[in-house]
Amino acid sequence: MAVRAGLTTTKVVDAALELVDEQGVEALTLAAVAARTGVATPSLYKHVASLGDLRDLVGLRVLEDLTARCTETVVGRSGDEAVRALMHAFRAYVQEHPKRYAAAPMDPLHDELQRAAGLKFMELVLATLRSYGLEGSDAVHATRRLRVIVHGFASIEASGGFGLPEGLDDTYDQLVRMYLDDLRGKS
Amino acid sequence: MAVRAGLTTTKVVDAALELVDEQGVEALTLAAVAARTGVATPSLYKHVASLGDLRDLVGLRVLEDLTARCTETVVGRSGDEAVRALMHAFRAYVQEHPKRYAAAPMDPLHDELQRAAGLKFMELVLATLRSYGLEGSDAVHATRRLRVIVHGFASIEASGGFGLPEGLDDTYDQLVRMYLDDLRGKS
DNA sequence: CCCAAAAGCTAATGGCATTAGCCTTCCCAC
DNA sequence: GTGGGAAGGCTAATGCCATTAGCTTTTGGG
Repeated sequence: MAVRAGLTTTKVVDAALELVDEQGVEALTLAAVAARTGVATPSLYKHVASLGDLRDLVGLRVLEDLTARCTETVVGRSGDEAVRALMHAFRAYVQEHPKRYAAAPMDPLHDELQRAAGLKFMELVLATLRSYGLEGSDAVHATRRLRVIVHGFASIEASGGFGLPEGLDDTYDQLVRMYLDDLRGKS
Repeated sequence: MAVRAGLTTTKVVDAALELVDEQGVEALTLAAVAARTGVATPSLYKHVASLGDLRDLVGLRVLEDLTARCTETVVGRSGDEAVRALMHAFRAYVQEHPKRYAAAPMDPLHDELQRAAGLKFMELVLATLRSYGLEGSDAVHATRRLRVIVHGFASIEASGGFGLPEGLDDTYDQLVRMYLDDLRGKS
């Protein structure tokens, strides 16, 4: 031990995310992260509480990253254009990091650690829908419908679940249009 | 060993599915299945090739079961009513076995073992959509859109991903209506 | 310059999957 | 009926991984 490795929780999560991107969530193991960061496995416990904790931290990171990406894309736009931008940014992020998406938490609101990030994404969607003047539960339903579409498509695409890759862009465009037509039709 | 346990691959999968229903996919372990079937762990290898193989078999079972359930519900109906029935049957199945759905394969067409079952489900959807007279790729896109909606909603609901459970029936009804409106609008 | 907290390490434990090799049950051909 | 081989089970052994305990070393602030 001439010198310390200088790990931090952030660096551990960085390495974990690299691993996930390269080999998928099932390859996320403390032993692999330790090897990648040049440290013995038990040393990681100085930075994360357990493998489960690391998984949560990776999930949080992905959710925050995705939200940031979507936010960037939406700002400065409104109405249909904003919704389209949000939905396409979501898909683009997942396309760029297909393995990663499986690490994103599906129920962030029920996890103390991830709740804030989950609310942030939800508020982004609500803000994006603001100009449609939805009242009360209508806004909730519209948010859920959007989430169902983006998550449904992204999760299937990321796992290679569509039989043929042909025409996937068209399919997604149709879903976006369908969502918008519906939104306009019932406003 | 007075008498044999009389296991078969089917019984092993039955036990595995029970385990998944009760404790979730992450609890599916050869050790747990062995305990439940009253056998030593290595004995399971006489019936399944590996844990991965068992997971595939469980996934196959779920897909077949789900397809059977949807098929029963759709027969005898046509048009919008058939589509509504299919989508609601899918959701109902997943609601009845929430943990199980996480074991269903997302890309059945790319697995030799599961391919036939995947095609069967796809053909059910195509048959259900037949009366809309979709040609060529339009039928493919319509199938994908339906899948995105049912899978997206079911996976989020099954994992408790919707913050509040209130009004979920309404949200789903809206999604079904949105899908049908879109289908009619572009026929 | 000292010393306590932080960051690493090694050793040990226990769960799980998997393989090898052995024993017993069953059933079918004779 | 019966004998023998295949099928179904078992124990023992290996190896990977997570986790805990307890020790050593580095480091940064007083």
